[in-house]
Amino acid sequence: MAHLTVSVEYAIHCLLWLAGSAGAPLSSRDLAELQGISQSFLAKIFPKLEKAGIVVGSEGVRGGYRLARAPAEISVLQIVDAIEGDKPLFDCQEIRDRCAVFGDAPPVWATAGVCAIHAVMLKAEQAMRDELAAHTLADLAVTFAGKAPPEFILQVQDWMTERAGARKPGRQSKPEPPS
Amino acid sequence: MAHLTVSVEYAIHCLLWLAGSAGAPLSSRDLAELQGISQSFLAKIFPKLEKAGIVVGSEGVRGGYRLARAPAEISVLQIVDAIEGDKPLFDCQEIRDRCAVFGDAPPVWATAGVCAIHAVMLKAEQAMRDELAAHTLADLAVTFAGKAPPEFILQVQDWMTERAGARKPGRQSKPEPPS
DNA sequence: TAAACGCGGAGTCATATAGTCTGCGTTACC
DNA sequence: GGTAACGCAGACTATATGACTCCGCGTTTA
Ligand code: FES
Ligand code: FES
Repeated sequence: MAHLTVSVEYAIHCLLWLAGSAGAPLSSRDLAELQGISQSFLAKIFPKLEKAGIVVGSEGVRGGYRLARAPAEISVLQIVDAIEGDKPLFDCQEIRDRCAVFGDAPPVWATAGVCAIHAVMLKAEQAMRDELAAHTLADLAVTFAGKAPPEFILQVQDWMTERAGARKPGRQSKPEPPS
Repeated sequence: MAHLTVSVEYAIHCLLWLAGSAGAPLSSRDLAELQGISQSFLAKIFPKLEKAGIVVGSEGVRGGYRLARAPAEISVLQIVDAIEGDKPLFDCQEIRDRCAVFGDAPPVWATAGVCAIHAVMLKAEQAMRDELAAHTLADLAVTFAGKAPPEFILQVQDWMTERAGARKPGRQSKPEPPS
């Protein structure tokens, strides 16, 4: 949990779409284009969420990702941990036992337990984690639903189905060779 | 406050020495050697603490740094802010208004206020900052004094005075040309 | 006057982030 | 049964930042 990167922002926004998708799998490429972010990069994020057991992927042409459990059972902390790994907020270098008066053999009282400074940092990190654990995807979904007008949901659904249906006619890489 | 770097660890450990020094200025080079860390690097840290008003520096041959106020008036948060600057834990890229269904003109309801995800991160950061603000240098000094035996304090004082006195005779860069 | 200080800027080296570009195996649909 | 849409994995690049180092200047004290 060193620094919350953009991957976390991408991941949570995507998971909110999945939460609103009612179990229907959404492809990572569609999610990327819908939100105007990089397809390649988002494709590197979802495997992390899958390994953490937050989403399940289905292969094949109509595949994609869906939530592995109810949104109320997915906390923000779980998502952050899945993306960032277990990097601590503060990594102590144990400089306390490098004191010059110790010479080469620091006494036991100097190295016993955690350094008091380190302990403060651990408490701060824990406070942050507690706050992240207190919010779930369901909470966020409610807030989002309160802001967006109902017509917006329909527009997005239209966009998704149109995009899914558009794969049959033309619509490969190049959108339209003009005239 | 992106990621708590080693500079923070160095800074707080040094400030604890200053807190125990009873107003006598200590040079950054002595503090570095006492703790077995880089002199050059520590010399880049102290100006930040000085600009933040945590410590005051005195120039000249017997100069050094001392605390600008009582240890009980210096919180860990102030030190961290002095070192790390105001980098946020999470920097929102505002991807919410890049949604494809908006086209080029995102509606006002989409961009009003803070994103719900961002809000959670801000609360988490605030929880961390509150925890850091709840601890002062004085608290840490008490914990340290409780661990170290009284003789250790004297040993360090001896080390400091010996080091200050040793500048007159030999003792330049090379410690001793052997025999 | 020289050595011990603080102060500031430039430069180095390693790592991490953000992002790209392949290719491979699977699956649905015509 | 072929093709295109999927997930999945790995190699690759570029930029930023962290952790230093080096050098030189102004000040002060012995
Ligand atoms: S030794 Fe790492 S914080 Fe004290
Ligand atoms: S737009 Fe940045 S967190 Fe939602």
